[in-house]
Formats: sequence, C-alpha cells, structure tokens
Amino acid sequence: MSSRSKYKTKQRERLLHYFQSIPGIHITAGDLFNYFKEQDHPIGQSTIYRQLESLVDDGIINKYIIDGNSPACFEYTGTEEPEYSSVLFHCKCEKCGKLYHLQCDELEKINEHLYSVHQFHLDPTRTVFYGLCENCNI
Amino acid sequence: MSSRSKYKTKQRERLLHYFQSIPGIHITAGDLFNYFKEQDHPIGQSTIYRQLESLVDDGIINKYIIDGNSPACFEYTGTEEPEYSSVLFHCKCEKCGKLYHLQCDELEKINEHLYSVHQFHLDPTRTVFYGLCENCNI
DNA sequence: TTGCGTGCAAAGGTTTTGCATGGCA
DNA sequence: TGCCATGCAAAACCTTTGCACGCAA
Repeated sequence: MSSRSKYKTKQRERLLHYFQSIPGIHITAGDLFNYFKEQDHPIGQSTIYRQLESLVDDGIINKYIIDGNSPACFEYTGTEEPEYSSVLFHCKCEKCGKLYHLQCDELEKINEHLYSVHQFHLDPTRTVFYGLCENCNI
Repeated sequence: MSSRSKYKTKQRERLLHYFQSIPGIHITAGDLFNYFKEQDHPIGQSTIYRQLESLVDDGIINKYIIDGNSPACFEYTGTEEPEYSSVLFHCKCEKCGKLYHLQCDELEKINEHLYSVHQFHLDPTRTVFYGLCENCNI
C-alpha cells in the first residue's frame, strides 16, 4: 500500500491516464505494451512491468491472476460506485472464460467469517472465484 | 471430469501411486520431475505435464494456481476425512506464503449463495483465497 | 547534480509442442 | 496391428534482470 515511486514520469502518467480511461476493464501487460507501441512514443516493456508493480504497490491498480499461464490482468482501482464503499468480487467462468464483477453484501460476510473464525484476513482484490457461469452450467 | 486417458501406462501408475503416498501435500510438476529423476527410470517432463493434465481432467488430482508466476501445484483428491464429504477451501498468505486448508460449513454457504443469487457455480477445488494469515496480519 | 526511471537486449523459469520411437490393448 | 503414450529437444510464453543512458527534482 505504499512504496518508493518517487518520480512522476511521463510513462507513469500515461499509464495512469489510460487506466483511468477504461474503468472496470482488465488489461494485461502485453496489451498495454502493444497499445503504447502504436503511439508516437512507445513505452518499453520493462517499464510497463515495473510501473505496473509500482501502481499495484500504491493501491492504484489491482492485479489479478485469472488463470495459471495466461498473463496477469490489471485494473484501475477507482471503479466502484460512490455509494458502495464495498469491494468487488471476481468470478471467472472456467468454461467460457468470462469474468464477472460482483458487488454483494452477503459475500462480504465471508470476510468477517474468515477473519473472526479462521483468523484469516481475506484480500478480495486478489481473490478470484472459479467455477461455471449461468450459461455454461448445463 | 472425463477424458481420453485410455492406456494404463507405468508412468501414469507411478505418478498416481506417488500422489497417493503424500495425501494433503501440494507438489509442483518440477518437483515431480526431480523426484522421478533420482529413480532408476526417470519420467520425461512432457509426460509429467501431460499426465498431470489428464489426472486433473479425470478429477483424480486438483490443480492450484497459487500465485502468478510460481509453478502450479497439484494435490491428490482423495484426501478429505471420511465424515466430511465437504470440500476443502484453500487460503494463501500473501506475506509468508503459507497455504492453509480449511474445512468449514459456513464457507460452504458461499456456494449456495453464489449459486442461488448469482447463478454462479463455484468450484472450490480451483479457488484460492488470498490474504494475510494470523501471524502476518500485524 | 543526484540517483531513480527508462529501454534495450538477454536471461529466467514454467509449460507446450513436434516428431520419431516405444508400448498398451 | 493400430493408436496412444513417451521422451528428447526445442519452442513458446510471460516476466525479470543487467547495464548504460536519460530525466525528474
């Protein structure tokens, strides 16, 4: 939740602006690299990775490991509706691959339960539920 | 839950026996490869990977993506206590890296809720909760 | 000026694939 | 015998790292 990122570089700003322009969207490091490659001044891929790590560190974006070897996804944090200070849960369909965002008070009870009973402090921004979605659960 | 694995080869049997000898233990493809490399007749790594995929397919072992780039873990399925037909949940501490097995009726309500309200059929054998464990949550 | 950030290229580690050979049924 | 499984090597893939240069403060 904090880090060293001291300098405000152009690359960091451009990444941040792009994330802010696509709220609620997941994007991979590779996609970001390709996106900026098309522009006048591409961003090196090591810079992409290092800034992503820094932005995750600062809590500005979240990182999701959706599935073993496919690339990690990143998403801008400031996405939630104002009236919900609550967290978003992620559900990934193993069949069609679709990713669902869930905002649900009931699910938040998981946090409480895990914490009070199992002494485990769940981090919903890093947890993805796997299973079958409505359409694929035949 | 089903597949093509038609032949009963020595490699498959040896892998299966080894998994059965370490119930409740997570092991990576690389560790398996090294384990059999020490023996009289090593098993090729492509065979390891292909049999692991097949065994997962058959529901005999489970695959866990514990963390983006560290190798996937595999675990023998027939581990649960007889009196609990229930599933085991996995909690991974992001700080110390320890993996906890949780058997909990309360947590199973998540399944029901996700299914009845969100029409999502959770697969606990593939889902890992990330967060901080008791010791690391300072 | 200081030292962190950048970018290129190369390395790293895990998993997949091509292809000829081997082995189950 | 027919076909799948095996194993070697190489490729593919995502991510990290080394190092010289550039740029923010």
